[in-house]
Amino acid sequence: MANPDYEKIWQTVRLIPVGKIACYGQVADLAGLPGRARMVGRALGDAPSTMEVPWHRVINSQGKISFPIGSEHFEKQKGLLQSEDVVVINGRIKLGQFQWQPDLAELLFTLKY
DNA sequence: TAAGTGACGGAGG
DNA sequence: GCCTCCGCCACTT
Repeated sequence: MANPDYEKIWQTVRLIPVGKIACYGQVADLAGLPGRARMVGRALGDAPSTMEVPWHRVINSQGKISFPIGSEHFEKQKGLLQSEDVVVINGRIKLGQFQWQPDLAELLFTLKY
């Protein structure tokens, strides 16, 4: 059965906007589970398709897809990301350009530069 | 109950 | 940028 923490994780992942990505540690942190990055991976693996969780927008802190390059899962995630205009090169993504930064975004929006 | 495993992260070489 | 080690924690054997 689903651990209540998993639901928090799924909720958080659904907040990631199209065209952006987040790392496992970041999702764990935002979900109120600091240091539980591995739990995020497990939660995504258990996420039911009926929940429409954008699992493909979550990658590791190195900016890379966490599946072996060439594997079925890898190709699927890569395809989904590219369909959202996220550039994937050799299983790698430019974090500086595509990583979701909710805090910074809020600040920029609130402070009006 | 203990040991192994993994869609991870960070520090070091 | 790549690899190794170690810490981490839920789950499986």
